[in-house]
Amino acid sequence: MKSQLQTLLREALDTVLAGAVPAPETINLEPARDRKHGDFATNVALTLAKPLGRPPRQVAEAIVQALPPSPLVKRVDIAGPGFINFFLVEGAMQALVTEILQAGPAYGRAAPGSAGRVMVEFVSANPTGPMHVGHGRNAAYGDALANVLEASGWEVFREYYINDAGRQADILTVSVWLRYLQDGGAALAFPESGYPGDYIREAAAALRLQMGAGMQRAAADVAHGLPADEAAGGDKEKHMDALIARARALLGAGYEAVQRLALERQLADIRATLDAFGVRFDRWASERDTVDSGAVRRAVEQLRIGGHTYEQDGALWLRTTFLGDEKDRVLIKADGSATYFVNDIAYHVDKLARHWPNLLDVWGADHHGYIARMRAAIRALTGRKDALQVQLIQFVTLSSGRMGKRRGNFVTLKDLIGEAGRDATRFFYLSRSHDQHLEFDVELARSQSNDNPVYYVQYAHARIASVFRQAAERGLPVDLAAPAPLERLVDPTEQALLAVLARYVQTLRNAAANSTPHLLTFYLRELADGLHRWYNACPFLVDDAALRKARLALAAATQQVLRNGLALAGVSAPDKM
RNA sequence: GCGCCCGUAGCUCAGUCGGAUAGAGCACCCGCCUUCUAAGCGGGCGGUCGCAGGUUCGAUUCCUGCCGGGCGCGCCA
Repeated sequence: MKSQLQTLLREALDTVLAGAVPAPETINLEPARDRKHGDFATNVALTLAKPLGRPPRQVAEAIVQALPPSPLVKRVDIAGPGFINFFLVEGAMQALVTEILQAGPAYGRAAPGSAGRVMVEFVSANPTGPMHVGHGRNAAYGDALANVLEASGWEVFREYYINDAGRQADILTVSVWLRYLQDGGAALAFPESGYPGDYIREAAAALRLQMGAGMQRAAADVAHGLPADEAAGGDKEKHMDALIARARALLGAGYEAVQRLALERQLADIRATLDAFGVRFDRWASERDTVDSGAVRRAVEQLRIGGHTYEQDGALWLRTTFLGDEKDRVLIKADGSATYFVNDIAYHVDKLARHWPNLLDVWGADHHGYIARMRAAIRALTGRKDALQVQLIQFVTLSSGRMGKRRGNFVTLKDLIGEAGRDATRFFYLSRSHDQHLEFDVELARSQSNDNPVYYVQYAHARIASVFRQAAERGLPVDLAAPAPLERLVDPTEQALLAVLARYVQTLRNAAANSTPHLLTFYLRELADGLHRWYNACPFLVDDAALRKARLALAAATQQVLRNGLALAGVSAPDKM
């Protein structure tokens, strides 16, 4: 329907422009927001006014004059500064209902893989502690974005990068071990830069359960000769580094065992949380594996051979400034160990090597300084400038409602899901643009009341289901496959609902193209709004069998789009509430 | 200091490539259940789109400066 109008416009433009000015690549044609503006509207005359050097309304008139006649179009108006409004013949919009019902769950989905291949890496929270509300936003956003991309024709691979190598994993290991030693009676102070939190104590208990006293060492052996911690006037990071080295020396092969237990435990917690959140990955990639596979070594070699590196102060540097970074970055530290950065380079190159030419990473906003150097590294290795796209997720704060204070602020994602439920939590995370700070109103999310916006949408779906249950109870025939007299759908609320339905696909494509899945939740709210208004204005199960049939068809189509949209957002579509 | 993000109704936020009278939810006020779920609907109240310039037929949108907030600026990850 839309493409037919666009074809008409193209022909008209050919006549009007007559080669004097190149025709625009795309003709912006959208379902009109206001019924007074017809069914579809275009601003093409406004955009052409300048190149043609003529007033927009004059251009619009010329275009309308040149429009070939069509059985679809009832009337064409010029309005405002030069908008061209199309009024379609009765029944034209109603055809949408048939289209939706025939496609079912596939409605709105582009041909799989037709848009390309993209790997979406998201969450990737360090396995050094429980996931917090910020990770939750990343998870909800990344998953919905992946869904929306998939529905828009992208072949999508979802990956989680586990930072199981490096200093943070060592700090986790030492933290757990220290608690274990304390539990075993060793009089040792817990390091300032160790990880606080009960989960460390729990991990220590698990360590004892699994390994008994095998990892116990004398307090004096552990502490002797270490540089002072911050509390004792020293540098807490130096203290920690020395503690890590001491742990390795005293535990030998046991160090790896402790670390493995600690990491696996945290990772299991993360997996369980994401599972409860309904977020799944195609692959969990390990930083450790990337290092062990030699990929890091190869990446460094390649960068060196390519002449992108230099040595200074005993470290190996990458010339990222050449490619837009503000300063060069270290690949190999003076002590010979690799930076997180170099491991990440190898990982990203590996993703490209696995034939995912487009990489989309979802990071916390605090990592924005990291984008330029990562892009620079990828370009140095592959020559590709735009292989990596990064979406930054702004911070989440919890509202300071009564609940939060009384319960002492649940900060973990697991607690949040437990309090508010998966649907409300997901919906809330997607109710703001990702580049906007999010104030999470926990009180509202957990309230089982009509104030909670997620229920507004779910209720629309459940209401329709209820109508069909009623129809069955009353023994009314429901045959959605048979053609319905859709031209009977002439009530203003029905016309309005049809107009909202007509915007679904475009909304989906916009969400995918701009990485803005929140457009979907806003759309769903509007769709639910359209349904509720109609529901209040018109009874569906009327005696007039033909009208009833048409209304049930529209109801079913609306329900289908609600269901499809909610599924993409990761929110359930209940039949009963 | 430099870089990135943000500033829209009392509160929380949408606003697509510059386009029609700047929208929604909450809060507040007034109405609607003998009929398919009132977790709903209708009406009302509420705006110098941070400020000042510039570009344009047209600016919440683009550019510059200023004010205010967040984040980053490690041989941490």
